Amino acid sequence: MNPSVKEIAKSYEPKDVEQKWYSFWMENGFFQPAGDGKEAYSIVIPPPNVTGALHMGHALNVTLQDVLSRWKRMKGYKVLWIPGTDHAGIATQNVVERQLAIEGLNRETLGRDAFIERVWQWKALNGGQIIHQLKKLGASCDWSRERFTLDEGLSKAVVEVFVSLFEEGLIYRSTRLINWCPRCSTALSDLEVEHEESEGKLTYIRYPLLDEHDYIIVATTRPETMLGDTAVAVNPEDERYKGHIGKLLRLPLAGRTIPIIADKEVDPAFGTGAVKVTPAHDFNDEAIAKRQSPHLPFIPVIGQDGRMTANAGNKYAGLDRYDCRKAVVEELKEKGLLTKEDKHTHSVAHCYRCRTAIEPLPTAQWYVDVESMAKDAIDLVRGGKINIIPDGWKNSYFSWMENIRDWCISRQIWWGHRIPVWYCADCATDSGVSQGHYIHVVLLKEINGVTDGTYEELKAAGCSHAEIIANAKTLTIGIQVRPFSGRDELSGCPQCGSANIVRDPDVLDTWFSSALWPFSTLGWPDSTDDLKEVYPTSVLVTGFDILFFWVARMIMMGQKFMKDVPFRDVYIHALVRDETGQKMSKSKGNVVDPLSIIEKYGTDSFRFSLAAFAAQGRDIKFAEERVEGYRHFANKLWNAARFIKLNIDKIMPDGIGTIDEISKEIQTLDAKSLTLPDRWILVRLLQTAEDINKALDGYRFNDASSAVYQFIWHELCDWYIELVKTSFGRNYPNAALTLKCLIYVFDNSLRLLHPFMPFITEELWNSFPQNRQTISLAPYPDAVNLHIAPDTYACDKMSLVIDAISGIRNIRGEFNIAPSKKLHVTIKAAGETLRDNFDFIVDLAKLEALEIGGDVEKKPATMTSVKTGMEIYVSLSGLFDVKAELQRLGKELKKLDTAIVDIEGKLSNMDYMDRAPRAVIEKDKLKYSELIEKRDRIQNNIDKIKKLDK
RNA sequence: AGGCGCGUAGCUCAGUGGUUAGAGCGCUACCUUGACACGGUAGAGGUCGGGGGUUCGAUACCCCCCGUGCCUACCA
Repeated sequence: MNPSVKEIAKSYEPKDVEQKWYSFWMENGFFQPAGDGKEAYSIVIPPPNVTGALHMGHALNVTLQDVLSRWKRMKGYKVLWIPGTDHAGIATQNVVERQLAIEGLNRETLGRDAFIERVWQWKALNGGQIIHQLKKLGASCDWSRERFTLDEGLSKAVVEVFVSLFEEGLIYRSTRLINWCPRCSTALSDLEVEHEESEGKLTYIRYPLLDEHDYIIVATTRPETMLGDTAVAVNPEDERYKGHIGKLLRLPLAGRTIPIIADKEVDPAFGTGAVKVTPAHDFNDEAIAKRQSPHLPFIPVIGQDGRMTANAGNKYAGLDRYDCRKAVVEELKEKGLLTKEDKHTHSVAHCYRCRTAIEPLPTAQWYVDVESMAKDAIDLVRGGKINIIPDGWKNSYFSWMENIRDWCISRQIWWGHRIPVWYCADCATDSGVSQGHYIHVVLLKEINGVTDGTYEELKAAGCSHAEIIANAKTLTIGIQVRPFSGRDELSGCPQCGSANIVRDPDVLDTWFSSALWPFSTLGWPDSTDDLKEVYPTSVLVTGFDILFFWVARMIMMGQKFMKDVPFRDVYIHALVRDETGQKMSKSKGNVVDPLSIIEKYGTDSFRFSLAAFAAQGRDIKFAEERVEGYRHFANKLWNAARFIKLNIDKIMPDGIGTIDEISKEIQTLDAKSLTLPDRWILVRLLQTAEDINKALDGYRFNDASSAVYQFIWHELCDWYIELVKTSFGRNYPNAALTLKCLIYVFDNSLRLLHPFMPFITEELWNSFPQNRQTISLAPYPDAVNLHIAPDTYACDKMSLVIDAISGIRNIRGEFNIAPSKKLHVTIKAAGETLRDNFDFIVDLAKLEALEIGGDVEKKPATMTSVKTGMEIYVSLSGLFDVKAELQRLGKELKKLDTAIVDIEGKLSNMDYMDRAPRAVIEKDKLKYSELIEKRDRIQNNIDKIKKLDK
């Protein structure tokens, strides 16, 4: 038994090795950046939601980043891959509120501080799940730098950015329509709503004119909003209504008097050409209202809870908006004002977190003025400071950025970064009114006989400032109230010094903190070594679904605050869909759980599949059979290692030294001391390494993975290992050298594969006597460090040998001759190559006798294979079938003829000869003569058979 | 409505202005050969969605059509 090589099992069992090596990597800190002075390579992970569980999208995303990180680490870069999670404001709050509901509690009864405490508890208990799952994938992140968007440091960055932008006037407060989710009870940004086609009705309603016996019919998809109508608009060019403009209508049900107005955006072709205008509940109508002079009034009839307000009238107040719709339609029918209802599909906005239909509501919110930042961000991509790969996504990026609207960043929830803004209740507004008059408070409980009212009113009722603040369930700050922003907690009004200040109750959009991720994770706003060394990061790997949500905003914030891009490359990968191309979703029930795939096939096979699927610019249809295929690949590799070990024991039982020694020997020896297959496989290794490096350089993960697969299975295993059996079995004098060559190639194959399949490669690599601790820090093979000459001579000669073997196998296969039947073969070929490699041909083609010569003759009852530079005759006395053989050769002849006709057509075309490049013509001429020659030889053989075997 | 992408072997997908158009899986035949049946050898299978155009030459470039998927949008 060889003392230096470990025994291994017959087939690969992932579970036995994965946990072991991951712990080993972690314990030794291999994932922490090392090597001062080396070029840095850095990635920040797109932080998954802390509430998240690993899904296919994460798995793909993380696998690709890990492939890059491991590859660069092996290439000698100082790699830093920063992991972390984001606090996912709405999602997390929803999760905890659901938990509270089970206990019969809600966040209001708990109070703000206690609720937040509760969320932190939840996070401590459950927030580690996704991180644990990333580790299962083998992610080589530097876990010692794991970050969370609500960490102290990151929060400091958020405050700094908010206050700077506020001071610069780029963050402002404004009242306008926003997307409101009645279920989550918060504002949402434009990006956080999803539009869905849905089947609705277009309801036609008669609005009578005030002073005439006439009416106008309007069409609407939301009849309930008519209670808030403040006008009916028509197109000024519309002949039907021109005479009505300026007249007054009696709004049905509400009884209000509203005008008929003109607005050029009204489409005369839609509905009746007359639009009811509800400025408080429709973005279009808001725009119409604001184009009028004076502006049309806003009458909100739906409240933040999705129920009708007092403005809707006694009959409807308190009704849910959808119940109200039914009731309104009912009443209109009764009154004969509903003229018809048509089926109508239209797109409805939904909350991306809870799928509830969005209600546009006028509220005061905080906005970021993004115009100038967006302009810079466009220039950075246009000027090539940031590469988006594949670059088809640039267009989406540009079109979004060019039409960007100000970003609503305030959210009416508790879990998140609280807006660093305070308001003084005692100062006066510009019009001299006490600001406290505009601060409305709803109390948790009755105090001094009141439950809600303005700050002033509560004060008048005898409530103290401290009581008001401590018991406030909701605080609504009027737009008239002057905001003060501060990096530190304010204790008094900066203007009047009053201690009666209230903090803005809202928190920031989670994406606000995510936008800072590339530098907040590195310690900003402090000036840290990490920032100096690692910013800008090298690449951002992400899915296109968050190109706007996140990537665009990171670019804006990075440029604004770091005066430099956050990353040089953005690699946008596909979405993982199910086998039929459907988006995976829980509601469809077609979700494939990555962990169950890992359980079944092992992490390496899963990762390899994802990399192999990751062709640029196309979605991934996830097919489990592919994973199974790559598990077979892992097993193949495993068994190649077993083969090598068995032969080490046989050929070099006293030890092989170390891999470094073997490598040095192979790299420095004279090629002439090697067999032809040895020389050939070394060149193929070199070419494969070059292909893989090139592919990874261009983020072509599928090309890289297929190159390594192809090489290991179809060249190393199918050919080289079969060939070395000859050297070993026949005890060639240089068998030991061949073995070392095999070990060298295998060692480098493991390295090439390691970024894709980290576990099995580490396991196998360590079963050889290595000079290093881990393959993850072994140099990645490339043209420089392999020290292999581009031996084209060996490649040419080897293809002759392969042709000879394939030719014989082909005949054997087509006639179903069992491998156990040894054949007699004659090869007519000039030159020494085949003779020099006689044994290889005999063994791989399974021959009993082989004769090679430049002038050997074809014997009767032999099958023929015509190859470039040789003719192969296989003796098959007894089994030989003249008819079958003539048929086979005839088929071959026909195939050649087709090709010849094709090429003849080209060569006889004067236009082609005139205009095609010389090199192409030369190539065709050469091909032509080869085809002709081959055809003649086949014809010749057919003639011989006819003569000899008649 | 606008924009983007896709349509290549039974399935999932690569690919390129000149190749006899490729891979994996599946299929067929033969093979329990001493690394591996999670294997080996051989094979069948494609007028590259349809129609025009550019070109000496198109699966590839342009236009139209059909099918399909996605993104964006203030379709009352």
